[in-house]
Amino acid sequence: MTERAPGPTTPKAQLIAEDVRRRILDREWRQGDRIPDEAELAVTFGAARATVNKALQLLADEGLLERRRRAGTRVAVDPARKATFTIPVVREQIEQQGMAYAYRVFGLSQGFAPEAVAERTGVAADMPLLHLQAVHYGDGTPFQFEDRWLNPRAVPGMEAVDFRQVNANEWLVRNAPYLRADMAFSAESADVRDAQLLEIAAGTALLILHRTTWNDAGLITSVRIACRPGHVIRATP
Amino acid sequence: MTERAPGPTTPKAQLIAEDVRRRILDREWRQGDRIPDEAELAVTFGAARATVNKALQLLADEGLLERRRRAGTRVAVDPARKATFTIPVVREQIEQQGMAYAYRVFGLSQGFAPEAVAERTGVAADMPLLHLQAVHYGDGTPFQFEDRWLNPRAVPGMEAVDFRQVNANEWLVRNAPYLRADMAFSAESADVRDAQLLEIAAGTALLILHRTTWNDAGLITSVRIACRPGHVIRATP
DNA sequence: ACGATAAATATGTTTATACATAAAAGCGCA
DNA sequence: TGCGCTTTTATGTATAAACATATTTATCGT
Repeated sequence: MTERAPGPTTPKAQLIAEDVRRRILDREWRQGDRIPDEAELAVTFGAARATVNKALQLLADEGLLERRRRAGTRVAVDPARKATFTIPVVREQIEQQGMAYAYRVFGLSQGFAPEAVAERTGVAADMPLLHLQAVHYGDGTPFQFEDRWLNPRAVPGMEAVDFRQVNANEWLVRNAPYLRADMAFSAESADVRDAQLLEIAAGTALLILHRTTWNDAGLITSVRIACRPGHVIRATP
Repeated sequence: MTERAPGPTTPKAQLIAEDVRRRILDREWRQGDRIPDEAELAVTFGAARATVNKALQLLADEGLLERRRRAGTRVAVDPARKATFTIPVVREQIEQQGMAYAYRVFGLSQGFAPEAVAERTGVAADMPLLHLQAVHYGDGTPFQFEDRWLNPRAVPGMEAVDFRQVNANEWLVRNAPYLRADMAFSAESADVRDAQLLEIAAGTALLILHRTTWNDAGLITSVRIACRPGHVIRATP
């Protein structure tokens, strides 16, 4: 390996991946080019084919390489630019910034999902759901307003939980593993209720996050989160 | 989640991963529980330890399991909820919806980055950059307004490109592999310029995407993308 | 009890080998 | 030329074996 190791104990497969990445950045291998096959690279790097395979799979998962059986491995022409971000537990996010966390429920009722929610979640219109509206505060300032629909039948024990006392976000994270999830970002102008609960002027631009999760029993929860003005969500590739 | 249907040609490692996932969803193994070690699971599933290892690594990458040497594998108490999305090439995104794509440059000049951009990108204040403002249209309607700063020295050949003719987004995707990237979402009210170029009322809530890429030569480009009102960005876990 | 040290152990990684499989390349025949 | 078949080949996957490494657990000396 002709390579500066980030650490003395970096796995070989990662070193190989870094070397390949460098060659692509240096334009030794250019977009669309076919790179040497695994057997050749194994000789080049003094490694087993399995190790090279692991390294190349890594880069393919990142979108930097495209691999096809028999056809070989190519540098992606149009690298699918993937970014991942982790959905934080709100309380941790707030406390991490050194602020005091608080949570207040503004509404908790049983009812049926409005059409928009029913469509998004796929629940029947006559399925009784829990409707929860709550605000998360950092140092007394509104941080997020969440408008959530919950399906008490999806998770055993949920019916017994009092979401006035217990933070829904955290209870779900701990107790409701999901099979499928959906997430979307958008922007909306604050309506009257948003404005009131976030203590801002109506019409302010808000970052809106919609998140829905399902398990084998169907819908678990669907939530609309309105972030306080100026909030930024970061992602890393 | 790269889920394939369980079938005859599904790799064994994925079948094992699915089985483990199912056991977690069925609460056979609950949040925080330690699950059997690789050797045991190998016997259970009739596979080699390496295969079980691959399956468990997959689930750990997803955030469903937590693994530590010697300490064993546990079901994550607080599964880091990761979501990934791919940054699309705008033209493809528009054409995929069956709309006619158009691109128009509203400004192209040389200059120095304003403070906000310099701070975000880490370029020196006296580094000459290219400033490009352009709008992407779908069927004649503004789709995105991009306000972009480019570093002509980062990529050989960039100086010769006429970004009045060539779509910057696409040229970069094809010619400028990056080493590091940063991305952020936020919401802003449309200012006068946004409003004019997107042909909307000032003050409308806009979804804003900031994206910066670097390679070993430093900054490649930093762009602020203002999406047309109502635009939704979807992510999948 | 306590702290240092040694043993045990679960995961992490690499290797060699084998076979599976998709797709390109070659070939024969109309 | 074009179609269908066979061969070749690069990647995909699984396996057993071995060693590395981080921790926990056990042990011993004080």
